[in-house]
Amino acid sequence: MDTRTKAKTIEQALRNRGVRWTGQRQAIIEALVNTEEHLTAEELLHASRAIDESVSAPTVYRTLNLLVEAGMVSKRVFQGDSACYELLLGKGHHHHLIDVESGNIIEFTNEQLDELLDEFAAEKGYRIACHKVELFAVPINKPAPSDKPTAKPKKR
Amino acid sequence: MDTRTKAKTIEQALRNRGVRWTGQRQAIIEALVNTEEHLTAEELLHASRAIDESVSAPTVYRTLNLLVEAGMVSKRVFQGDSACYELLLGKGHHHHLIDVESGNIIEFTNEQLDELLDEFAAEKGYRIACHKVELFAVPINKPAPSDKPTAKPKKR
DNA sequence: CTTACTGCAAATCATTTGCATCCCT
DNA sequence: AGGGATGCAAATGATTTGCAGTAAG
Repeated sequence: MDTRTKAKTIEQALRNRGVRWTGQRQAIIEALVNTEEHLTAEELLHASRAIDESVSAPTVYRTLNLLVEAGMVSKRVFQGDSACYELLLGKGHHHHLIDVESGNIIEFTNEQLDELLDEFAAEKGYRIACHKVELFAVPINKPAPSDKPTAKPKKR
Repeated sequence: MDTRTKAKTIEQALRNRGVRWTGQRQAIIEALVNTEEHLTAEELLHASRAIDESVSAPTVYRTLNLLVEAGMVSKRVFQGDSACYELLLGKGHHHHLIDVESGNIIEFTNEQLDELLDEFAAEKGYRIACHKVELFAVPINKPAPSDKPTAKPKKR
């Protein structure tokens, strides 16, 4: 699915939910589909403004919230500060492996893993509505720099 | 390990890191070890004040941060707002199953799961430093209330 | 004694909200 | 038209920080 199609799909989905299609939303969606995964609200704001000067932060947040509610975007909150948003359109369920050294986020899927989790939950008497797996990892060439394995993107 | 021992262990660990042992920290640690998992900074503040009136919010945060840095407490940020802290002392690695209906958090371990993840990461050329698995699930008696599976503890 | 620790009040910062105006439909 | 959407400015709310006083070692 190319970016144009994605944008149109999102537009339709939102219109169907009864929201109005404005120039700002158009710009925000364009910026969103043209971006490679995982951006913060502020990054999206900048990108959107490059398309339409008039986009404001509240509108970005409001639109992002709409998208999250519509299930087209996922919101994730890491330690530290701002939330990261990710366009889900067209991608299946997946997990994240965060390269602690570079900060890169690698997406992956693993059926075996999903099955294992479903089975486990079933045993406990639950049905999984949504699950999240995050691996914080280091490349296996260098021997881990020191002792603190946990990612610490102290930004605030 | 009983709560007294836990408290002493934490005290020693922190002293070894060269921090001074104050009445407030004593109260905060006592409150912490006497609590059943997963509390917010504010909850800990209340509990601490029940022991020592003079404990203030900044001190709770400062102490909590010390504990996190020392690796004795984990901090987790869910969607929404305040972070949740969890005493790790004496418990092994574990994951969480969050009951979406009741908000209860059930801890579990699963070796098979951990192995699977380690193997997977190795294949990708990574060594896992720390991983996090969160299952948002609903009890399998009632048929899920509606359509939105994602936990929405809208508090803000 | 020295200087880390504390409480208080003020500062931060991401995100939200009130409101008057604007413009999709 | 009519009501949702927008920008602006102000509000929120968790967490942090500056500072002067206090107390641990």
